[in-house]
Amino acid sequence: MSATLEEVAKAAGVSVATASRVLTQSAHPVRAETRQKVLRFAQAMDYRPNLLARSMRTDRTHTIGIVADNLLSPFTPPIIQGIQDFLKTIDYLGLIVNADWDPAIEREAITTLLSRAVEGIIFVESSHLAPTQELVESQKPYMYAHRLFGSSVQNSVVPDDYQGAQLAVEHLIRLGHRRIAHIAGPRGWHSARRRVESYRATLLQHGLPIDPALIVESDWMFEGGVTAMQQILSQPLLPTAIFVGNDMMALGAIEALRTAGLQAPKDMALAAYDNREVSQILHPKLTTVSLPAYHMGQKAAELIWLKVQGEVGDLEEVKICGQLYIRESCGAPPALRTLEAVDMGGNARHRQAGKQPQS
Amino acid sequence: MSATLEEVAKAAGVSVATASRVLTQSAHPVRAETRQKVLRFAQAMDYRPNLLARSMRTDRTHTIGIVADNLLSPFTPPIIQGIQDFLKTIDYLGLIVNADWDPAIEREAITTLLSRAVEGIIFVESSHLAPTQELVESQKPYMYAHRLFGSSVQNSVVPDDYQGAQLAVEHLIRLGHRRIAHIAGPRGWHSARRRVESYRATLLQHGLPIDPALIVESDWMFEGGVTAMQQILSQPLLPTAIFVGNDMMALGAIEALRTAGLQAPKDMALAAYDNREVSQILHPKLTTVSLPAYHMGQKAAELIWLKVQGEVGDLEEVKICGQLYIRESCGAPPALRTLEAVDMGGNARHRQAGKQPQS
DNA sequence: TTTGACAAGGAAAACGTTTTCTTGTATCAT
DNA sequence: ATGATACAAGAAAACGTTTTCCTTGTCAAA
Repeated sequence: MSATLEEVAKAAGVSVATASRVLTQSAHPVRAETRQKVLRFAQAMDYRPNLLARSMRTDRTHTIGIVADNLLSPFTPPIIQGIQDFLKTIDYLGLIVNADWDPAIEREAITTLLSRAVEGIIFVESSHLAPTQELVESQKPYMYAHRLFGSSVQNSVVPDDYQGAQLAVEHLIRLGHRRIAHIAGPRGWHSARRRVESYRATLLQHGLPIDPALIVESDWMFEGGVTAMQQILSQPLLPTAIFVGNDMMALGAIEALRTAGLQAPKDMALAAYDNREVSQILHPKLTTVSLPAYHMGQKAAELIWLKVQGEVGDLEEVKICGQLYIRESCGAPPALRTLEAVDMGGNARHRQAGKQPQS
Repeated sequence: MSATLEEVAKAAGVSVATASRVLTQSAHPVRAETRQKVLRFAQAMDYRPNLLARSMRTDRTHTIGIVADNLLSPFTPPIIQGIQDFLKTIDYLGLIVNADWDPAIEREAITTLLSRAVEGIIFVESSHLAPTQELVESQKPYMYAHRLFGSSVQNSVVPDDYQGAQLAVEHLIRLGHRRIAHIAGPRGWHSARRRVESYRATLLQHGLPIDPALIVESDWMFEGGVTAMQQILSQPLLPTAIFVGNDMMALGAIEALRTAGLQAPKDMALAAYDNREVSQILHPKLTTVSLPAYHMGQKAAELIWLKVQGEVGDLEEVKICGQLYIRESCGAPPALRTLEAVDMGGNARHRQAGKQPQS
């Protein structure tokens, strides 16, 4: 629709070659006078380069492919947003295609992106373990943002689950807790394993014992959190705090506490992981370590940009640590509380609290 | 990387013209024999058409632009997912660019998309009121998916707030409630106004009186829901049910009930709107009308597809109605409950319930 | 003077398709 | 036999750039 380069060149009385040179700021010398002339006409005629034509000639599309299983997963949108925001700074666009958790569709997605001549591909929360043959043959760079399964892998950006969990557990310890439980995610998940490891290590590091009865594995879900907490509440000696592997299970845990007549943080301090939106809304607002989805996206984009420019080859796994957001779900243990509090509640009452229904 | 059309043609011993014709399934006649030959070589040589070259020639990019303010908004991802899923069925891709709630950036986004030669643009939850001059000059079709402000507008797909609210309110009436409150969204929002209107009309339609003291305007947020509910609880004669304008405020309302020593649905039935993910998780699970984000996206994509094909011009506003998801937050009013229940609780106790702290 | 280097710009190739135009050949009704 | 028609395929233009390769002119160094 807008003027073509040839038209601009003709109007300015120069060849398309020179017109192109000034408009692309080529290194080829052009007299200042002619440059001005071209610029003037280009502006006046509202010239916009035809990106398709340019791409065909230069073999650069200024486009990065993004394959994501589904935009409905909770962390996928923020990761993609991070990617997009970085790409914008370098005048690139992301082209998103879904894989729907299906390896066959994912292969197809790669084909689609490659045929659109993307300059690289970022896999968001992909569950596959290796790039397809087609992708490696294409020689194009790729990155994984938030790889979920498998162990450490090249070219991926992942959360620093180890350090994140440590943040949470140390916060509980700092508050004075000595008996701290843990509800873990499914052991098939990389993140779940790292968080448990970190929980154990941090306890040990502070000279605290590890009670296997206080570690229960669950499924990341609300209901799973409920039953896990019920299991913990059946212990003869209750913990005073708990580190829950994610926010959803933490919400379930709180629910279980409530139906058992207990409250967080009064009766049990609770720290979680993920910093989902709900954790900032419901009462008690969750003290939780963020899963830095947005930053992971940004980082993945930044790294693939380096690769696209050929400034770097395969990369080791990059870990990004979240922050601890301290909100309402943690408090000091009862013993310490009585020392600092003016009034004293009947805290001892809960030490053996069974499943008594809410009054 | 993969073979070019010329190479395939040469290998098959035909001209590029015929090769192109068989590969694009052109209407131009080709002998079955030569067709087979070309097909064989194309497959053997792993031919993939260069989409850029094709687009340049045909002026069709098989790409629809999507401008969305931010992927972090709750409904944007499902809308986009709906768009993408439809586009996939017609072998199109969506190119997403963010506008960050800034009209200037949105204009820029349109420019970007147009220079990428998208065949149409879908605005997702855009807050602007009219397409830019550049867009109308481009003659390209556009659609709005979930337009938030302003009144009815051409070429937009919006939720059917009126009918949706009716679904919720009639559900409450059907359960036997006669005194039903409403917490509304900010009156600046189209949806908020439509839901209130519908609430009123539905009440009237069933011969129920409208008590202005039972309608309180809030801000869509959790905290707003808390204070709105507190205001309602200060009424001398409490309602037995409430229709809350969205899930977030409903959660707040439940919280307010709880701190007042009341429970939903036992003491007050509660129906909401949006069907956000949390509404299916927390207890009581919300009975709520869905905001059909995904379907709206699908519909918008379907309509722009019609426009791209030139089969249709400007369209009147299209409304999509959500469903009522009946879960746990509604029950019959106390009066009716005593009739059907075997045991009778002290329901009368709550009729004048003030703000007594939880025992 | 000659030579060479360099500035400035134009002509044309190239990117990989699709499509128009043209040509040749077989088929068919006259 | 002859013109008309349809079929099959090739040559080449076109899409809008960028970039290579040339050409010309100018100026400084030899």
